[in-house]
Amino acid sequence: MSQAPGKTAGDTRSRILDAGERLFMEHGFDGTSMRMITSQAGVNLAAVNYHFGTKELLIQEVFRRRLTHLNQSRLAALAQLEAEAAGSPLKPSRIVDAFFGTALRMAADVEGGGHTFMCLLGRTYTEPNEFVRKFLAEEYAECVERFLTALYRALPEVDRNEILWRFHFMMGAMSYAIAGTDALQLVTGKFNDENPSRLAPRLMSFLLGGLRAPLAEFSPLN
Amino acid sequence: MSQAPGKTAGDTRSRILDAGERLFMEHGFDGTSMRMITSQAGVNLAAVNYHFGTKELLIQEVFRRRLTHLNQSRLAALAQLEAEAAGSPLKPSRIVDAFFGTALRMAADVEGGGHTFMCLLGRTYTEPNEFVRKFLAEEYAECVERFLTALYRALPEVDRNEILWRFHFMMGAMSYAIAGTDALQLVTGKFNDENPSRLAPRLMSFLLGGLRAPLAEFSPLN
DNA sequence: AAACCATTAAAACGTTTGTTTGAATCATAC
DNA sequence: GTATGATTCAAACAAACGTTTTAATGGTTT
Repeated sequence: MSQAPGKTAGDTRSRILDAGERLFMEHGFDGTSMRMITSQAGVNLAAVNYHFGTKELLIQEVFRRRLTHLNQSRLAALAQLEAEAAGSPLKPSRIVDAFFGTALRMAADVEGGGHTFMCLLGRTYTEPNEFVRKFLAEEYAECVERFLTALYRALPEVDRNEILWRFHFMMGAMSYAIAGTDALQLVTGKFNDENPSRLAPRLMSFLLGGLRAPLAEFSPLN
Repeated sequence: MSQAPGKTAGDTRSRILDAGERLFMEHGFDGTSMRMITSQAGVNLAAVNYHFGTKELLIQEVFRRRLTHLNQSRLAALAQLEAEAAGSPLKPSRIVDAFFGTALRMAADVEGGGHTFMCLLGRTYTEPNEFVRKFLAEEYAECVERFLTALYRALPEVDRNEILWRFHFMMGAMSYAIAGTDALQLVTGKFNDENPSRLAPRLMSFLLGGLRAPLAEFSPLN
């Protein structure tokens, strides 16, 4: 519908990947059928199996196509931080920005498909399908370990379990902020009152506030 | 498997609801079939349609069974806060506890099924299925509005959009903390080094830190 | 022109899906 | 005991699922 009906500039493979990315984001893995994908991509039904083998291998390729690049960008940002610091300890806020800010900048790219992909990724963190989760964990392993190590060094006085938990909380807040169509979004009218580009600074200040919160307080003042 | 094979104490309806709750949590809505539910519940295949009509009405009842009670508890906690305050402004931390703490206490009830349900609920916030989302939004509408109003009053100097966003972020962090099987959980070995009951204080301090974070900072110190 | 390989096309494969049917079974009321 | 209404049961339904098959097409190389 978006391309010329006959021959297309982009080849069949990338058209399938684009259609799959969008449909998996909208309807989930089990909720998206092969026929939905091929009809949206404007290709024959058998094309998915021909080019990717199975439905599982297709979604695997949908993720790998962008996730590899995202995590490389994150690691590059962290490496640059470490190079600039030249041995002196890193600011936690810089580490957080290297990880979450990089993802948010990808999510800000609407036309290039980065936004769609980040929505898909955020939803997939709670995706029940076990095969998808295992694949994601492998793809993330190195990057997460490097960032955790950096945070441990930047905050030597904080218990490592606490850092781990707060990283977990930050992942949730970000995924949700991008992908979540939750009660709030539906009840209050989908945040249409503001420029969506303001999400990044809002979220970053929230994340840093949570990261720096005093430990183990429960019934505090304020 | 858990009950006597023949006649059961709990009636068919509740056995189906319990099985559905667990399976929807584990495999999602589209990933759970009627046959999975009925065989796990130990009832005939036609029992679901007989007692609930359709699969969609079943999951609707799975949610309503517990969600109504959860939101009533939240509203009751808020009402008690307002009664105790007797006109004076409420502490934001108390409001946050009335909303998120109540949910966390439900999630701590493992044997009664509260934990399973909270996992299901957290995952459903990013559930693509549109029908499920619409139902959840209606079920949540009143409770969310009441709590937002309370937060607006408690923080009159803060921009309301900012409060709305931070409520959104807090929802994400909590849902994720309970339901998320993300990269972290899989990479680092599922947080098995600590008593899971410590989740609540950890999360509450993180949420309050984020809520109180200075506004619109982006490249701050620390 | 002929041969070759990669790609596309239409059709069918066997399963599984949610749902419905009609008879069998049960408890209770008459 | 017999009738009644609710529930359970085995069986079947059409539709949709992921995948495979076989032939047709297109471009490139001999």
